[in-house]
Amino acid sequence: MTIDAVAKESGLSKGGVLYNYPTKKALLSGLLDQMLIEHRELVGKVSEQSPSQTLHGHLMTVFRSGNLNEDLSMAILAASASDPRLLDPLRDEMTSHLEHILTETSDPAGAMIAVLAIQGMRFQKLLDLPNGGAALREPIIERLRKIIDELD
Amino acid sequence: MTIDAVAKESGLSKGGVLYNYPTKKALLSGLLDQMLIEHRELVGKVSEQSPSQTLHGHLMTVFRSGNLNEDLSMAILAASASDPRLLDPLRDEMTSHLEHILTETSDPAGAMIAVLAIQGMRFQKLLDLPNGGAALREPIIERLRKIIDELD
DNA sequence: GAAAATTAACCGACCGGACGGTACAGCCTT
DNA sequence: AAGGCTGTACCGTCCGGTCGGTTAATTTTC
Repeated sequence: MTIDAVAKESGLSKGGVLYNYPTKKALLSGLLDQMLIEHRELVGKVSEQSPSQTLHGHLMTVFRSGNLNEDLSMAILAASASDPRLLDPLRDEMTSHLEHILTETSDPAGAMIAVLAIQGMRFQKLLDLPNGGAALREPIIERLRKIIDELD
Repeated sequence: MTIDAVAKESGLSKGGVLYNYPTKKALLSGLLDQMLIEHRELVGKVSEQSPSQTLHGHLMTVFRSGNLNEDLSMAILAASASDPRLLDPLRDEMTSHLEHILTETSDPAGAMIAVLAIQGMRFQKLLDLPNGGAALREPIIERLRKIIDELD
């Protein structure tokens, strides 16, 4: 994504955007921060939740998050190819979530598999990878729920 | 990455690269094809395998992917942000694998979760996302193996 | 309290470098 | 001779970033 495109979409001029974010890196970083804040609200306060509650939150957000953010996600993903540190805030967030989940659960390996499956679903959606068909959607969610419920 | 970079890395000149691949799109597409071929060799012939055999193959390739170039994967991922159809060959490959797995297994939902977890691991590695620590590595693989073995 | 000065927020024309692609004159192997 | 490649030079476009305004608010000065 170009700065011009962001400017147009935000109703500002290019100069205005660059006034608020001095470089494009800063701009993308800011947009990622915004996404993380929104995501945090959807998942809830992890520190007050059991692993299963947190994972249920993550599972739901995969389906609730409309296609609004997908272009932005792809843009950030693309940018991270040339600047890996751009994803550091995301990594930090994930690390703390993961740490919390793994210390609270009775089955770390099982929890990790649930985390990985949810991660897989995120990228499946983002990249429009094959998903096994709509008929499998509910059974998969149901099964994942069952796995998650056994983790506390 | 740039055509110049590919030329330098491949030992060809820029002219030589553009002689073989007339456009950059064609170049990236060709590189993806090459990766898919290598990957196919690692996984084995899906059509002759049971779902669990195929999934074991996929699981192993995730860890052997030192062979597969991560920078190239990121470059293709980045390029797919502006040209989603670039990933079509990958999607086709995955679709046929998935179809084969789902029609042969006795537990489609379970198989799908295994597929998703493996996919999650791929991106975890590719993007250097948190993985729960080295101590969890083996237990996770072991658990995934167990899940996969129950799918036939 | 009006005029003047300063600051904040923003605009948009412009610049320069990067990069995809072209053109073409050779060179080397078959 | 021909196909495959090298090397160089070049073109056009795209895009990040700069910079000199402009406008409105806020503060300072008299």
